[in-house]
Amino acid sequence: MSYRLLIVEDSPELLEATSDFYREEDAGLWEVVTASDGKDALAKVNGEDFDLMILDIMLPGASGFDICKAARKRSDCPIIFLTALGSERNVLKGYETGCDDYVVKPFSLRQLYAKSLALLRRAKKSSDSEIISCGSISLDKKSMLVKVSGREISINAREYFLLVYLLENKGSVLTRQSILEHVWSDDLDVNDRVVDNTIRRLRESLGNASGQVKTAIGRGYRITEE
Amino acid sequence: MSYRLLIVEDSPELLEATSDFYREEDAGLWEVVTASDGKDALAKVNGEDFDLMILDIMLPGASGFDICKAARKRSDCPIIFLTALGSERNVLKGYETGCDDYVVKPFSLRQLYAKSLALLRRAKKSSDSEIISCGSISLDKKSMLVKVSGREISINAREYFLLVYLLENKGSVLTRQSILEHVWSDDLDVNDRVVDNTIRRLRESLGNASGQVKTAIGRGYRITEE
DNA sequence: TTTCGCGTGACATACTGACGACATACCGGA
DNA sequence: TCCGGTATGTCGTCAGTATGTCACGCGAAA
Repeated sequence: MSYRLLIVEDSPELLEATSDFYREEDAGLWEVVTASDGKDALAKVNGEDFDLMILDIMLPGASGFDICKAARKRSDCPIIFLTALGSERNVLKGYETGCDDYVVKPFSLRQLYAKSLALLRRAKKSSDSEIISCGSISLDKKSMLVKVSGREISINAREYFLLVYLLENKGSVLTRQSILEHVWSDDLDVNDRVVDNTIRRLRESLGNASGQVKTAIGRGYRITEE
Repeated sequence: MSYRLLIVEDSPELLEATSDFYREEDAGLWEVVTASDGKDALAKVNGEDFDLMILDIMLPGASGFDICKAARKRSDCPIIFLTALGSERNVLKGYETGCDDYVVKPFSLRQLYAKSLALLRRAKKSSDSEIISCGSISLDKKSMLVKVSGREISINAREYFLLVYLLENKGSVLTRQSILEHVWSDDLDVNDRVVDNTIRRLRESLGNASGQVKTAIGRGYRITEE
């Protein structure tokens, strides 16, 4: 799987150097899209989705600020300004516009790259990705497989969906009622003892990690990091 | 509601300037905790929870890298390194350690502040929480979790609902009668000494913050900021 | 000083959740 | 279609916890 990166920069040399760097650094990790003027950039921002944007500010056609604002209307993807305009006023304006970081030229490509990965990690975490993990448990919604300490475990359907619900609300106490509504949504006409029992079976399936499923007596259940 | 910030820095002047800036910028938004050596910092990182950390690297006792690693074991709160060590090698090492950003001294407080807000926005859980806080107590109605000084405490059902009622009427004196009606609404046929006892147990659970639950002799109870 | 209200420890009891056992429902293969 | 095995729902019991009650004594108010 790869990340879509938009780089907007009007200097052809810099644009090429940067995009080459991303393309080559972790081969195949990045799918780089470029634009070198404001108009083109706006069209791309409005027409496609990206996982990260790196924007110059001074551009023919529209400023990087305009592009950032336009992007924020559609998506919450991380945005880095990359510009020669290093005055405090401009930097603060950049942050007000909703960017995630502001890098002043000249800069180090390696550092920019490291920063991008850090931002990406941060952004992915908040949006719901396909893999949810918590402590030693990790669950892949795509393949519907669950691993504990990296080792695959077998789990049945009801337990699986219960685990998904717990993980999607990691840390929170979930009442039996809400668990029933989410996990037994098809058939609400059941005794709420099934929650106890399914929790128990889930704990058995989780083996070592069973302790991560905590009981909040009188309130419900929750899953924690440890 | 406020964010808990940890600043670790061994220069007293810089530490003070920075923490003052955060305390004053959006009054009440930040609850600033400081440390000036590695040992103290590690103790705080392991003992409390924060929403943001700003770490110097060169410190007596332990390096900022060590602190960052220790912090990452417990939480994924945003971390900014703030240091004079601007060499590429150090910057990259910082990112490897799992920080979110790396700021080289000298720096602009305003810019650091703007960066902090951007990071915080990015890190804020997508899950909409519903937090009521008062003094060092904070309670999230969505996740049904209670924290004192950022650290989660365990609390049982009755105490929890009593605390919710107190917090929702923070500052006001609540009579036993009204407490009974709200917290024991299912079973009003109880001795009103249960309120005393539940208040007592709640105070025990609150630990340090127990003093915030005040008795209004002859009238009832209330919760205050301190 | 007296009185009343509250904090507190101890205790009895109600309740909750864990668990084993069993009954059904569901599903895949013959 | 039948058959066996697995998944899932239900029930009763038990242990542990939470919670209500009481009695006593302190300390604040009058």
